[in-house]
Amino acid sequence: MAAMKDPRPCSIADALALVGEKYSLLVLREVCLGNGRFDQLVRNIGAPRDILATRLRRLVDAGILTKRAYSERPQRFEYRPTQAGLELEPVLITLMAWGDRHLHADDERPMVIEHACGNELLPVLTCAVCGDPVRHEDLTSHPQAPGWTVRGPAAA
Amino acid sequence: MAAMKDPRPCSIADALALVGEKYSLLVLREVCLGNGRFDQLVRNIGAPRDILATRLRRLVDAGILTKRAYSERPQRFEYRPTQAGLELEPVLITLMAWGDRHLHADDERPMVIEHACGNELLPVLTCAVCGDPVRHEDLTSHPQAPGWTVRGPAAA
DNA sequence: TCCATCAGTTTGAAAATCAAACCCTCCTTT
DNA sequence: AAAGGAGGGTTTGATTTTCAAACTGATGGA
Repeated sequence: MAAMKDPRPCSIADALALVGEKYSLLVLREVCLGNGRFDQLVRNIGAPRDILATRLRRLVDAGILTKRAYSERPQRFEYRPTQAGLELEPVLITLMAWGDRHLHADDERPMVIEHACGNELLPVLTCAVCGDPVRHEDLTSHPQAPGWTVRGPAAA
Repeated sequence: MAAMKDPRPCSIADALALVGEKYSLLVLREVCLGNGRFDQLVRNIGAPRDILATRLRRLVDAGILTKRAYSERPQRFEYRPTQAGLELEPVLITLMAWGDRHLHADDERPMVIEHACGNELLPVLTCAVCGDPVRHEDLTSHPQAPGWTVRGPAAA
């Protein structure tokens, strides 16, 4: 008998509560590229400075970024991804691949990523156990939260 | 001599312009689970009905969802992912895996996905060419847009 | 001394979000 | 026939966010 409107418990929603606000993932993009200074972020992302400051605080609080001084006198700061932040990079790469595929012609892609194997990175999500690419038809979802089915809240 | 503030051209930003608004990826989660009806979406996502209607229009316009009648008389509709929409599923799965890893204890994960290989899905992003897992240190970014370097706008 | 850089904060106006109520069509029950 | 009820939204008015631009404050250079 909790609330009248509780959404499906879900790690996607939980993750988006931390990084789903406007600009947050672009901040992560920039810090993963090595651009962790405030003015760089403002320029490269195009976000209002106050919003950016709010996002940075939130990402630091969430343990996704750290703030370190790269100079005392004058005090100057730089944001860097934590391990948890770096582990969000696959989300960025997957989004980028999708945007490249669906939003751009092949010869007008804004950025190309090169992989250490020497080729352009073509990312594929795979199952770590069997190694196969993850396809929609091969998945079955099992809600674990009591009172929830794959369709929605159980009973009524 | 365009604008004074143009952000980095980037497929991540382009993709997020379509699916980065609040609730959009949760809509996609539900339609991928097979829950495409308006009231299901409202219940399972917990979004205001008007916002949801706006998001659905936008996602249909973007070619990520389709709206189909599952009943004439009374007219009733259902949203389904297009091919492009389905291709965003890896983004959701990767976000979910991150949330599971960083936001929950192993035994309180809200949902478990089973893969056709018989095991619980543990997704890994890999390079399609060499098959290796994608690690941050193995990547090199090459901006293609004129006037842009990995650090930011070229020159000044 | 005057100007510039960096890392933000402040301000006030414009836009988006929210919960709740409402609407319309059809269907079922009484 | 009347009264619900479900589905798929729209409308309303109050609350939050976002935004661009201006400002701050410390430091360093010309």
